[in-house]
Amino acid sequence: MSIGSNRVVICVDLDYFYAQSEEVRNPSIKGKPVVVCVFSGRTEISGAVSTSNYVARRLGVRSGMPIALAKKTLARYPDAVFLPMDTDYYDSISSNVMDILRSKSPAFEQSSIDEAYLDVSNETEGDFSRAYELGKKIRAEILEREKLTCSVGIGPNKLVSKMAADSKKPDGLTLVVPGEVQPFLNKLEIGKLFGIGPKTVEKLHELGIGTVVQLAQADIRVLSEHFGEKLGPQLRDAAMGVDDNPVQERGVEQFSRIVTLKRDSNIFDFQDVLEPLAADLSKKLLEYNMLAGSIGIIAITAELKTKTRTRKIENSTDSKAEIVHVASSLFESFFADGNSSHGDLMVRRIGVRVSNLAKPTKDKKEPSLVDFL
DNA sequence: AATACCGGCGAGT
DNA sequence: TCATACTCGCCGGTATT
Repeated sequence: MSIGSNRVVICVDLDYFYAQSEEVRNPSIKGKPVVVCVFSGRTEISGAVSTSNYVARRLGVRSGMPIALAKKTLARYPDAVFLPMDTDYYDSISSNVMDILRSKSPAFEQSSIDEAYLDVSNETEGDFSRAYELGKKIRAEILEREKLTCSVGIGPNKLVSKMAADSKKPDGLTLVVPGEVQPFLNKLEIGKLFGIGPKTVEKLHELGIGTVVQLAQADIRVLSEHFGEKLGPQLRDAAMGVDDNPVQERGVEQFSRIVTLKRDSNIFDFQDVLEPLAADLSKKLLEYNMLAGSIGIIAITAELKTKTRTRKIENSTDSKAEIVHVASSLFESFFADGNSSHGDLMVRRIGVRVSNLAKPTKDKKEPSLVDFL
């Protein structure tokens, strides 16, 4: 049975996951700077760094950095390794690790490809030292079975366990018992709090809030006024380590596929670009046995601004043809009214999104096997 | 007045 | 200098009921 509301939550975060996976596949690159890249195909080296190992990080390579800049940064290191993303490979390793974690507690939540939470309140009978031992065991098992290191955090909820895991990386194991939550958080920079990024740090500073202590004591009405009825209180909760969200799998809400165009365009062959995107999304819907109730497009302009258009459709669908059709129509009107006011609307990246996902009802609706390759 | 929908934004991996 | 591919959640505006 559950132990009242005193929970014990473990957060497991695989270290520099893509790059470490590459090291597992090819151990000879260990010790060299390893940079996993998303090559956009515009030029030989255009694109961004997805992640890198700690050797590369120490030399200044960061996630999101242009590949060209990473190359420059590592110019003096001829042994540096630049690899393209291999998502299928990372997916399969991730799924092995998640199977290990799932076996530790029925209260399991995968929050990303390389992160998961476990509510082990029952397994440990609310005892944090037992959770610590379990954390050791989990780390040992992932290392033995997949040759991967991870960082583990343990706390009274997801929020604290996550920040505990973040506090010692890579290969860390951090325990924050309830009585230590506030002292633990108080030592952090405000921008290290989960959910508080650069923009929020900036806004908080304008309000005279620069530390975790100040945020924890801030007037909730002031926060709500400036950040909204939900985000305001949430910010203060983050500073106090308060989080009541249960550890449980959340259903998928949307899928999207996006690509970078060879060059910025305001006119392109819709069919050509949209087809493969829609095909992937259709396949994914089939895979998950879901139907999309809304279809949308994403356009990232030459100025790197994101624009979206969404349309709710009458009958939920997983059909590639319908996704292409609706996306085409949305792009047409997007370019039509986007251009009317001022100048050309140049687009750099385009994407398609399906959302409003639902499991198909057992109504007789002809399955679109036609779309299955 | 409440709910639905949409587009923008911020954050995270 | 260049600047990926996703996913999720919230906000405010507007439309619908």
